[in-house]
Amino acid sequence: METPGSAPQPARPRRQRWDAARNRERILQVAAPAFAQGGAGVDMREVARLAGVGVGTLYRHFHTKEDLLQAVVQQDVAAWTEAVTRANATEDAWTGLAALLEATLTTMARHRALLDGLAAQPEADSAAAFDACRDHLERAVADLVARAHAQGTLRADVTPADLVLQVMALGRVIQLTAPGNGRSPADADATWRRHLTVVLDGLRARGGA
Amino acid sequence: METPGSAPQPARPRRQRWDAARNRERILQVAAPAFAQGGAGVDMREVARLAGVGVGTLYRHFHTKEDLLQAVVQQDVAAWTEAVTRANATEDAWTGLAALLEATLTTMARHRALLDGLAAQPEADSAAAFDACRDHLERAVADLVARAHAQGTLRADVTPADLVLQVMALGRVIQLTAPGNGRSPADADATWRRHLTVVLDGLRARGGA
Amino acid sequence: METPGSAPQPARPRRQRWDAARNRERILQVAAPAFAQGGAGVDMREVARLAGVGVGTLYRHFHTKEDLLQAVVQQDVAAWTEAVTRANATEDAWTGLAALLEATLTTMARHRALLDGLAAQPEADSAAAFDACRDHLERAVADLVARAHAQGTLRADVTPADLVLQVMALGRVIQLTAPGNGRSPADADATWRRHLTVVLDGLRARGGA
Amino acid sequence: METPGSAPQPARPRRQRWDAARNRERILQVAAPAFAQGGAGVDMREVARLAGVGVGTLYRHFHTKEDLLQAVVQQDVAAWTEAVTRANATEDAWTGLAALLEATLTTMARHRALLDGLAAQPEADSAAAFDACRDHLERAVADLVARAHAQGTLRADVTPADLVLQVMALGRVIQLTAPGNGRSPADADATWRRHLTVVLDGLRARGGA
DNA sequence: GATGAATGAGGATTCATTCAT
DNA sequence: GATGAATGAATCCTCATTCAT
Repeated sequence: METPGSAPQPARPRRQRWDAARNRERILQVAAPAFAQGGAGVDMREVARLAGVGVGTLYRHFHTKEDLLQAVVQQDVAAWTEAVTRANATEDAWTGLAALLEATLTTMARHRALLDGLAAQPEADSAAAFDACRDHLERAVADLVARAHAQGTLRADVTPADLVLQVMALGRVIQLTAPGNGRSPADADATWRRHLTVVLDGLRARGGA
Repeated sequence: METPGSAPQPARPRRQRWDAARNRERILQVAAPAFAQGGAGVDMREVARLAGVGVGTLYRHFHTKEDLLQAVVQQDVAAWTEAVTRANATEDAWTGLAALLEATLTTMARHRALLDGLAAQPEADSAAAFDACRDHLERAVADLVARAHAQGTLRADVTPADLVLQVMALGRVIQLTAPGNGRSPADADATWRRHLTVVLDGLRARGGA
Repeated sequence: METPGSAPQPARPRRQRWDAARNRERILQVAAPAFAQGGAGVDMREVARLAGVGVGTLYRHFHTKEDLLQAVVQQDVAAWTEAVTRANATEDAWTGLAALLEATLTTMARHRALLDGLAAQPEADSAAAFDACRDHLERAVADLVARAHAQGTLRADVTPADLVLQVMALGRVIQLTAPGNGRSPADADATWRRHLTVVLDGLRARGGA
Repeated sequence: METPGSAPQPARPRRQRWDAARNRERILQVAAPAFAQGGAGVDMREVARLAGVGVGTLYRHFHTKEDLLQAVVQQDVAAWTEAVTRANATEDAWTGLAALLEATLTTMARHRALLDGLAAQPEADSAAAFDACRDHLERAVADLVARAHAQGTLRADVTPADLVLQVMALGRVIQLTAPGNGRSPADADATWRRHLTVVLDGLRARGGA
């Protein structure tokens, strides 16, 4: 029904089978900002509409809303984990750590602070799964923290869990200063970076102290 | 608002007034932790039940759920404002500021991080009202920040808005480490205090800088 | 807003509180024939509409569809239980038994064979509750059956459970011959009574056998 | 059903035909018990899965769910019709009739009482088609009933329609006592046979009456 | 003023059916 | 012809809000 021509066609006619995987991507891509903006209360119909698919398709890919939320979180966790790996490869643990935080927050800012959005309801059904993510992250930064402690660059009383919490706290700053609330993107960016500087300064081991 | 008349009233109207005020208090008292725990999704019926009143009474005092949420926020804002007043009376702005943050967070920890819970949906209908609160708070700390800057104890690039944001960010830490998630109250307390120390250290003007 | 006149008013204005109980009745009354006719698949909205209430009210009285179905069954079970009591008071067990079956089926015919409708899905979630009903009924007729056996009027191999099954089987006849399928009410009535006669004849202990 | 031709065919078209027929059989075979167990509410996807085909294939063979239901009913009607033919060949109409009922119920017990399951919703869209089946069956037993009446072995007031109803009523007994509900297969079998005996006894013309 | 029953729009989820591959 | 992904109407249930008592 379609002669494989050499010219790049308008893409429409050859839809469907290969699109299945594409749809999953599309859904995740729209779901992340949607949940970040509207919270977990966003209508599944709206998510489907944003992704340009029917609700049925949405539910084929994610059995429940909870599943979709989980998947979106996983996405950000993956990003963070990757960043941690990069950080671990850095000689100076403190430099790695600072870069890690910066990279993570940049991602969150771009992704509309998803992790943040989810963490907002620690009592939800997803609590267990979410805790698992947190544990995973904590283990991932444990080495980095240990090295920084050994190198004497990180406050002695800071734990891996603290770092994860700090990221989430800064995520909140990103969320609250999101451009669109009357703030320019540049302002928003400058604000969370300023906060990050403050926090990093606080995290740094004091010479004399 | 009512001059105690000299005539011996039938006692009825007075009593009603008193009950009504009582109910309003009760509702606010139970609503704060309820929203903090369950998010804005808590059922109004549940709030009414917790307060020991009927839904009708709840709605007599707060016309919409939004109104109730606002009132609950106002409560915390009031607490914060009061703390700001005390801080302003302090000679050394930095000391006042540190005490202010500590007091505010203690209140939030006790109130289950209500402000925090609400800030989670900056896109909600309450956005305007919420922004108003923020503005109010920012103005309230403006003097304190100015004095600290003048006294050279606070980082030059920190704005009043930043302080409010920091409080909210730390509120998130409180929320995420809430006792009950498998953490002891003492742990929870220690955690946010540690974070506060870090942040205060970061906020402090560096000698050389 | 309403002067308590002496004349019987059109009933409309003084609705509500006392109506609460009334509504439950109304719902049960319309639900029975609705389920009998349309099976368990009937839309709850339709039931509500038939009862002249909103869905909310329906759900206030019956937490789930399952609950409503149960309640409807209980209704018929109650009718049957009452009939059993009357039958137990009869001197001649056989006469009582015959009257019991006749009375029960008359009720079922009037109620549009509800019990029948429900029994159609023995695998449904309500299985446990339904089995409980059946057990209850079986115990209820046990005495009657024992007496009939002792008086030599009932086939020796017939058990209480058999009687319950027979009623359900005849309920199916009632259902299949329901007036409206092109049959007159008189026809429908005559048909199940004919079947009852046949069955009673079959249940009667044969002189020689 | 297919004479092996002498010419060396391309094998393709033939094969397809065979597969198609095979699929139709498979679908009917799994659909019958599926509907009997789960009622008409069974998911088409589930039927397809049980048959080991895709939904598309299912829909190629049966345009709508209704069609599939009809086809399943036809299957049982065919079985019954065949049994009627055998019964008609019997000299003594009563013997034939008794054998007919027994054979029919045995089939139903084996097929998980499909007819029964379907008859449960006489108001469904399939009403017309179902009535047609019933008419067909009634005509089929009409001769047998007439002969039995003439031979004085069947109650005078029993009609062909009554026999069909009795079969369905007994089908209900089979369904309600289905093994698996905590009953052994032997028990289930014994129960419906006991009921059949009772009914046959009731159907038999009384000598004196 | 207080109460809680009633309301119904709205949201999550299922499932018959279509259609590109 | 077979497949199974996509679709969206339909269904159960929740919950903010109103209003008769």
